[in-house]
Amino acid sequence: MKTIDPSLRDKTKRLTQALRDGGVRVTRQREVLLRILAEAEDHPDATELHRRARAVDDSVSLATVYRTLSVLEREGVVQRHSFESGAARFEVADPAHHDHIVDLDSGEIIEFRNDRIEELQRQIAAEMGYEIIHHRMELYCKKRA
Amino acid sequence: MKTIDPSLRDKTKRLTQALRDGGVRVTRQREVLLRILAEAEDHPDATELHRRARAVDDSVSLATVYRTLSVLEREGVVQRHSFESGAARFEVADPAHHDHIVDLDSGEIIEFRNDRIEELQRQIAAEMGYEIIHHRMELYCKKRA
DNA sequence: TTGTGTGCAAATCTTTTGCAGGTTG
DNA sequence: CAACCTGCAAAAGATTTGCACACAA
Repeated sequence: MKTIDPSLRDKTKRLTQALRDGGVRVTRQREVLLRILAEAEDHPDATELHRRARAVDDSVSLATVYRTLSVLEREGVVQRHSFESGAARFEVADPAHHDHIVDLDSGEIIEFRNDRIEELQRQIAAEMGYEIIHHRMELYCKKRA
Repeated sequence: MKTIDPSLRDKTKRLTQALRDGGVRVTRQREVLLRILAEAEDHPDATELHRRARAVDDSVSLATVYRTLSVLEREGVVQRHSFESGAARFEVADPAHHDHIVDLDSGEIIEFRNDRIEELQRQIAAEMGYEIIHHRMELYCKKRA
């Protein structure tokens, strides 16, 4: 049987509150999606989120999934990733930015963070007269023999 | 009037040769596309390349542009970039890898390279048991006030 | 109540593909 | 000549949108 993870409940609550604070209505469909996003440990795309959402409430439409994801992105609750191929994938926004390693064989996505690189990036942009609004770095890798 | 840039002719020739070496036929349409890619100083998408190609030879179809770009990518002649939104953009493959700064206001794309970051990336991947096959790094920026 | 949100289906946009005919090597 | 390419149009995949109805605040 499945135990309820209390930290998961908190996480969902925090996301819900972020929406209310943004003056956005928290509908039944959005609650479902927030919960699913909160408990996701991978980087699902819209279709996959739709599949998971319907398992909880089969009235959720794919259009709503897309519309909700746009709202959540605008509210800073989720992050959209466009990897090299296929549909966009989503994850709950991490207050501490991180980058991704994509395992080319398994498709698995691994998160990492390196402050040295972050700092170098800022330096490079600054030297060219720019300020970084956001950035992405993806390492497409294979396991070493 | 327009002068013919000799280095441009050489560049086109080099690309054409790369195709022949790969056992790929160099058709009229492919020649046109290679020349357009060689003289491009920006990062055009397939539709834009199609527009430019038709200005030279209006029989070139969009399907051929896409098919040719796939061949050129496979032959290592061009690189495909999927930036955050919109269609894929292409540029002649740079033997020395580089990354991109995307100016969020103008849409302009600026290239840069930093060996220190490249090295750190390799280290990070190695620590996690991975070998980098290829990677991408994009800094989405605004000009500093 | 009232402005938002939703489901459905159709539209859009990008990219791919089947097929019949054309061209390169 | 044979294998490879091309144009055209249709298909496919992802995402957006118009509309009439439903619902959160």
